[in-house]
Amino acid sequence: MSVTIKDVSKDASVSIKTVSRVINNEVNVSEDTKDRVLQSILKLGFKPNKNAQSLRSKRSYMIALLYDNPNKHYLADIQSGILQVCKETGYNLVLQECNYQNKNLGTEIIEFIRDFQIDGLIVTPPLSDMDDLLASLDNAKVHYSIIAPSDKRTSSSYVSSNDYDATYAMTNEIISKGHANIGFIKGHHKHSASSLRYKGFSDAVTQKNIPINSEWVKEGDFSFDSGFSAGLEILDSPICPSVIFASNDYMAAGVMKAAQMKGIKIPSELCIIGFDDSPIAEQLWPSLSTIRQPVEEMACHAAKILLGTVDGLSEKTESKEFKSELILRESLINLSG
Amino acid sequence: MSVTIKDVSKDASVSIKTVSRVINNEVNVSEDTKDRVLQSILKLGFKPNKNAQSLRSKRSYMIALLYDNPNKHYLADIQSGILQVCKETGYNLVLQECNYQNKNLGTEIIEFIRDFQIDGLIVTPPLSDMDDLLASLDNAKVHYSIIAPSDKRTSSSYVSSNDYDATYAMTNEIISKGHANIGFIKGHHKHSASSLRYKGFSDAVTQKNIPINSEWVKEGDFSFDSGFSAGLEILDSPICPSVIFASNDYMAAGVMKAAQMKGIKIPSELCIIGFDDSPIAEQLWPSLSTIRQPVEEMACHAAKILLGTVDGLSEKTESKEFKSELILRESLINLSG
DNA sequence: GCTATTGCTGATATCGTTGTCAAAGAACAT
DNA sequence: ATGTTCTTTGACAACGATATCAGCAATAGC
Repeated sequence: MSVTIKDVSKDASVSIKTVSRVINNEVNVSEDTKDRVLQSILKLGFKPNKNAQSLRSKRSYMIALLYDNPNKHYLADIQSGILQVCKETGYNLVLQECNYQNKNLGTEIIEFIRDFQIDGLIVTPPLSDMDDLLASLDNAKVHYSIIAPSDKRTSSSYVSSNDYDATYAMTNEIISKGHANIGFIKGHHKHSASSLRYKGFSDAVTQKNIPINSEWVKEGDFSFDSGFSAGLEILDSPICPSVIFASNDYMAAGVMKAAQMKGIKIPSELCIIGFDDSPIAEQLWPSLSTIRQPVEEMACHAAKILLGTVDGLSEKTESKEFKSELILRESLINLSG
Repeated sequence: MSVTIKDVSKDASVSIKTVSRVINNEVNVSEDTKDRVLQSILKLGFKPNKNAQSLRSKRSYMIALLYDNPNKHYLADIQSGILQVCKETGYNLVLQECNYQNKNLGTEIIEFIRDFQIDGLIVTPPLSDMDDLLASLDNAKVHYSIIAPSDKRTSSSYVSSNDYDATYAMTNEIISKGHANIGFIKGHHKHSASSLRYKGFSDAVTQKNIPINSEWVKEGDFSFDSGFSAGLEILDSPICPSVIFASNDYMAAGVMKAAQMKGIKIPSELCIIGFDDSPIAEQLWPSLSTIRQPVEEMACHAAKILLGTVDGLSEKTESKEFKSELILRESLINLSG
């Protein structure tokens, strides 16, 4: 069958404990024996049995991704980021889809962790916005790192994006192109990113003494459909804005469809801005100006942070805030006339 | 600490073996003792330790998803389908991203399975098209079920879509609307779906005695960009087709952008058809006529099949072919004039 | 009435690791 | 020479389940 620690110990003429010491990089093993053991391991192709390790050491070498996010591209980027780190470190990723409205979420997750001895969690928005959830995780002494907008730094291990700065900068870009009539579509109110993105926008216009027309500000839920209906409403106003800034690309795509159905020409009659730089941003015509956050990189970093706290072997990694990047495409032009 | 089988056995005044029998639904336990044990389990909140079970029984209660697919929506749908089944059965899903060009793929996967004692695999296209990979899995007696187009039934456990029937039916739909000048963009040649989709198209037109204009047939790779350039090429022809049928929605979106950039009106001057019914199909304007495959349902079924072969407890599930559905939207209209 | 079969149960070994603890020898201090 | 500490090592228990096999009734067969 498969090679066990026992076989290695025989081959290297040491006790199984010593082999275990070598595997786990423990101190107080002489260079000599260590080499001999490593040679035997290589020679026999020994790989420690993860289940036996887990059983005895109460570690599973598995981390879980907690998510409740309809945005599949976002999720996919998060996953690839984490998987990169997992591959390097020999950990495995388990998916755990959650429902943020579930009252027992905290309890269920803790149970899940106990069940499978999950070593740590990566928590993504909007779950990372739920303070009570994070509190129960803290309480149960669960290791986790969160990916969240920048106001969520209650936790010691976080990776954050600066959504406020991003919309603030983009709004200034819009204003610099001569626009003063700007609509805005907010995201789902349960996401802390929504209010940050709106605040970045409203601070920027206010500082330039541009009034906010409340008819042009709508609340969506990050879905295409909500953007579409918000777009229709705004474009039904007696006076239309020259720009609509949506809190994500899907809603921006909805606005674009609404405008096109009404025969409004983009970008000459209406400019549209999104957020996230989803693939669709480039695929629409005209292509969407938007904001890119390095999601995959952020996930990668979150995984490193987590493994740094979980695993004595991995090196410690610091929490970090990532910068966003403005992506200017066809859908935003200088105000004509 | 946590409750073990020993605690239950004490509480129910039986041996640990009997508790184990009850947990595993073995025969030859009297109703009486079974009830008593179940009561104790409930009372103490006992949950078997997965690692101990795995260690002893060589089963991990984990299945892995093998994928190498750039289409994130597809992947996300597959994942949710599998996760549904996992949730019901107490299994867990581990992700394994592969590179289909990797020469050692088979070996690496088998090693991964041994390492983590993975109970079974779900293999998705294009990996499910790699006969040598499937052969090595068979050889290593790995349990797996595949999701694949309908010509891949070498394996005993499969879930298939009928890509041929789907494009055949859609092509007839196009022809019935009066079109005779039809362009086609093939998918990535490594996907068996590509040739099936093309064959469905070409058989349908040939049967109606409509010639295929080779200038209007291009090969893409399922990406937006490849659709965009194929679209540009076709639309540069001296005579343009009245319909372009792309092998997936991303390429169709590329064609749409190409047409719009050239000022060609959709659908009045050019109809566009996609495949997959990705979210983008509905979000484009005009919205895309396409073909929907019940991907999530298929994944769900694939997971059931797999667990049926892996797990004595789960009921056996049969391989199945799923039907596709034509989705007719704005981008296809009757040929005017 | 005696043996064979069947149904139910438990003692104990086992899976492949890590943890505990003690022992042996080297190094150093007294 | 003796005691103390440090380094290196191994014997054996333990993690929490399942597997083996034997035992003991109860029933069936002759």
